[in-house]
Amino acid sequence: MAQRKARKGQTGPAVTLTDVAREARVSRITVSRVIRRQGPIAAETLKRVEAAIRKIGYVPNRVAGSLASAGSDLVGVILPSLGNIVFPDVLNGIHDSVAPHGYRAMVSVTEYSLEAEYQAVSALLSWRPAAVMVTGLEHKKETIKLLRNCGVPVVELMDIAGEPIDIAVGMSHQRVGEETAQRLLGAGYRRIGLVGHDLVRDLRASKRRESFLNALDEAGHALAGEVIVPGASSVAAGRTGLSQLLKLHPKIEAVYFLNDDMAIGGVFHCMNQGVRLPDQLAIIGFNGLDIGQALPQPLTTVLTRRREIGALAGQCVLDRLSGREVPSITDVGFDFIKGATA
Amino acid sequence: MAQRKARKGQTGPAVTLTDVAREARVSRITVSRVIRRQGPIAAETLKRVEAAIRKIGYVPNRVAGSLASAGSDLVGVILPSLGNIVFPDVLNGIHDSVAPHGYRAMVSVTEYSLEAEYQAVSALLSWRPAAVMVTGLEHKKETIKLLRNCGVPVVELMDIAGEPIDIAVGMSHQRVGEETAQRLLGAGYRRIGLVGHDLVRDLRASKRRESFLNALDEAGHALAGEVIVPGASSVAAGRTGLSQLLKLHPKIEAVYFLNDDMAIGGVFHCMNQGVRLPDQLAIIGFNGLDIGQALPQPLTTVLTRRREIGALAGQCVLDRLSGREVPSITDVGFDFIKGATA
DNA sequence: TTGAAAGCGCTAACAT
DNA sequence: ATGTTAGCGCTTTCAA
Repeated sequence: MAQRKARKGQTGPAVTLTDVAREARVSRITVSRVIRRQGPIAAETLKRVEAAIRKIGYVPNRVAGSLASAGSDLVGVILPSLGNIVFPDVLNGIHDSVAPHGYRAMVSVTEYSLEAEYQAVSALLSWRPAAVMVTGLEHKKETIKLLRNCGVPVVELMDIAGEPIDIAVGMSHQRVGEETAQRLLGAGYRRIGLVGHDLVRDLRASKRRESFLNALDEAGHALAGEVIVPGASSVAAGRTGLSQLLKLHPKIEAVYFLNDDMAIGGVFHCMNQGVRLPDQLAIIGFNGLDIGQALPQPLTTVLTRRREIGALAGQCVLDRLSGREVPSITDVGFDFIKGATA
Repeated sequence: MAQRKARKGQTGPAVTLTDVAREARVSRITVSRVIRRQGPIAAETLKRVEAAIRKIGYVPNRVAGSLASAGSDLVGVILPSLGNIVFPDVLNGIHDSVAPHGYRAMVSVTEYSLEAEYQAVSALLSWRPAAVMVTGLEHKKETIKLLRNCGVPVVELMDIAGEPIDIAVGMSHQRVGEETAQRLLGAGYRRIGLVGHDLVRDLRASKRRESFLNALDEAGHALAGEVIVPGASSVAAGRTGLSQLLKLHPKIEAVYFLNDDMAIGGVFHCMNQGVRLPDQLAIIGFNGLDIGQALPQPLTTVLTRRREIGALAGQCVLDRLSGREVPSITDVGFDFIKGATA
């Protein structure tokens, strides 16, 4: 991991503050002040120092700076996946809110493994970030311990139904499941099926399913059929999922897809088989992806404010770092999109 | 940016190596060796140190470690956008290849601005990363200067048609445009249109367009019509783009969409308007997104190996850091997918 | 197998 | 407005 030497030895010993100071005929601390635009500097000195920096091509060393000042501009973000536009959307929101204030995101991906999450949190904390964001409220005991003791703001993203470690920004997946069931029942559908994916790993999808089933149950109805496709959710998975479901339970009237990727696949299956939506079959999804709304028949689904979750999470961190009070739970809510498929 | 103090002052002064050393009754350097699993350690000592670490909840400080060893495990990755699954795919490939070797990605997003790219590169280099990855071969002069002098491996992602700063991993967008034109002409289409987006910012899309037009030209044909939608590409943009194009030039036989997002929107437009694909109109896209292949009629398009670009970029970095030779250009190529829309 | 001494490059705190 | 001094927490010699 030694990396001082260059590709072809073009780079000599690293250029440091000291070199700039020598070149500009000032002390090192003066250069430091110029770089950080902090404290009073004479216009004349400023010019000399900046010229020196440019002349010798100095790039400040934040590793040293952070060590000296016991602070960094890093915001650690740990996401379950990047294979679905949902989390990039959140990341985008985070980036847009914190980057203007000089913070940068350091991203790790867990592929929905809580063990990988623990590893990522450890590694991240060793960089002494200014804040940490993780996804969801479920973590390993060890992870929670690390996060509780790390001394910086911790945001849990996406979900709010539980006890946050510090700050939670998201929505209640329980309520989504519940209300989705109520919508379908309210619209008169009775023979209702469900297509889902890897529930062991995607814990929030699992919460939606649970509360959906409970709500059906409480209304005196049982699920007419269910297909859980193995692995990650995808359009293709939704297509085959629905195909299987209809084969097993041909009389189903409506299907809840645990997310839009799969729901869109379901819509494609129907197009292909000439199943008319929503007359012959109703489809409802979750997320409100753009593409679902651009379908010939826009998808009926639940709009989640993903970018907003990221942006608010960033704002919470900024507020907390400025000493302001931050609510421990921020519910961004969700909205039903009355599309044309249910 | 001071962050030593905790939310409610629960955290005392940071736990350091020294604390572990005291607890385990060894010297600090011994603890350091245990943490890095480097150098010889007696089994007995190892056990004591690890127990001490766990007991007092020590989290190593890589900021200090990196400063002392002049090396970090950070790989800086600068991407134009996360709003499209293409770049998350690349990032995924990078992550999967470097993470097992202990490197972590530090991501910045530029929204296709070369000035933002310059800022991101500066900020990144100040963290003394082990390697840097940027997107494309076009950069500001200042950015190139920084990257040339930074002394660590630099990978330019996605494009290979040009002079790399150090290492380029990608494909020739020129050839994509050319061959796309040849395909359409070879299939007998003559009245050919194009739907594109923000060409000033997405320079690779612009290259595809240029070479597409050139190839038509060389074959003695002119573009029958073109719509450049403002802003970012999206499914919705492709839908309206095609709608406009057909209004202006109703007799068009085939349309080249500069990427799949827009092409899928085009397909949706046709579904909606009852335009039969590919008889009445042919559509060809670019990227080979999963969703395009899950459409009732799979999209005819060009498969790009995005994940592979990321994975190979990571491998190049690993190789270079181990002192192995690395080719300055790696062409991952591309493949036509013969779908059902052209 | 373990340790002591000497920094890495920067900034906080206190002069001047 | 600028400088001096003393570290930040770790790793790299070199020595035992």
